[in-house]
Amino acid sequence: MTEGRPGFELPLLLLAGFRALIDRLNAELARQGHPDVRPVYGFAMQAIGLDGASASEMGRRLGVSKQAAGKTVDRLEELGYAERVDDPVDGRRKLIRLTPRGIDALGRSAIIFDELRADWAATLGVDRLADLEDALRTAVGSAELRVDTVSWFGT
Amino acid sequence: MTEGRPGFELPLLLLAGFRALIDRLNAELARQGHPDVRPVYGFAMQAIGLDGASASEMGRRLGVSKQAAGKTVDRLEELGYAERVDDPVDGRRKLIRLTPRGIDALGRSAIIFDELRADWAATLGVDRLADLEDALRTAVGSAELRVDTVSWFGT
DNA sequence: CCATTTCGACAACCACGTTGCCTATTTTAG
DNA sequence: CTAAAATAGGCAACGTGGTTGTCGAAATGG
Repeated sequence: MTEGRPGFELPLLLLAGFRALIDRLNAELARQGHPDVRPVYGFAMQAIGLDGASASEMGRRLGVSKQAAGKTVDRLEELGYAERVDDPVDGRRKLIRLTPRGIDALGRSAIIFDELRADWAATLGVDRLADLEDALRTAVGSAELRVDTVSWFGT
Repeated sequence: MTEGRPGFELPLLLLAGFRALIDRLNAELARQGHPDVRPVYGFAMQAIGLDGASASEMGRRLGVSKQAAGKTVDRLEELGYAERVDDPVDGRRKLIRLTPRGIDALGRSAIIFDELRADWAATLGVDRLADLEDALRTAVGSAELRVDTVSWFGT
């Protein structure tokens, strides 16, 4: 404990890094024709995936209730990013699928994330960034990369 | 772009690190007699500080409207962490001050954050953690350490 | 065949943010 | 010194994203 650095900066730096990336992602997505995609929707689309998913399944993946997932799907549907289809096998289920527009947004997100990471690599150096990632992986340990952040933060 | 690592992991790692720290902070605070402190309240108390602040000032510091800050103060008041006092100098203002309980929570938070950072240092090595912090500082650049994360995320 | 589980939807509610508007007060200009 | 502008804080209405509880319909397992 002979260190001079205060502990409270560490979480703020992590949060600032996260925010910086997501802000730039959304700015770039907006520029590329997706002005309505909010961070939450990005995570939700990720949870749907290219294979589609049911609302209950989405809820489990996002760590929220199926009702909350259903509401998010409502929004995605309004925005034209997802659609509900009756499941031919299971009469209770509605399969949620990404529309071509949703798939486009998801694909662009992946590319933009790669570009942002490349920016960081250019700024920090490839090795240093890789070590940063490794260090984080070590520090967070087995903690899953959960995504139910909104509710977690507020509640 | 010859790197194999996908870009989307970087934000998730940063978020997971942040979550891990805040979750442990709140668990420890709960154990030490502050079960009601939510992440949001911790940031809000930080914004009040030991010298107190007005609601408008809080809003500016947190990056939210003065009304939103006022609502948060309502909660902190209910929980006994803050109080409103008439400003003797400016009849419009109400000075928001931390109660002894609020100061206690804030002090414990600082200690816990230091302990958590020490844990990371023990896991990663002191130099590696310091480099992680430096790298993040470099990468986020002048981006302020804003704290209006709930609204930012959702909106 | 019936009991249990699961799915999706609806309703009521809560937390936290927003804008717009209002009054009281302070500050600033003329 | 006074009139105008800026600021503080509170109120109302609303949006969004959660939560539980309930329900009917459809699957599933004895």
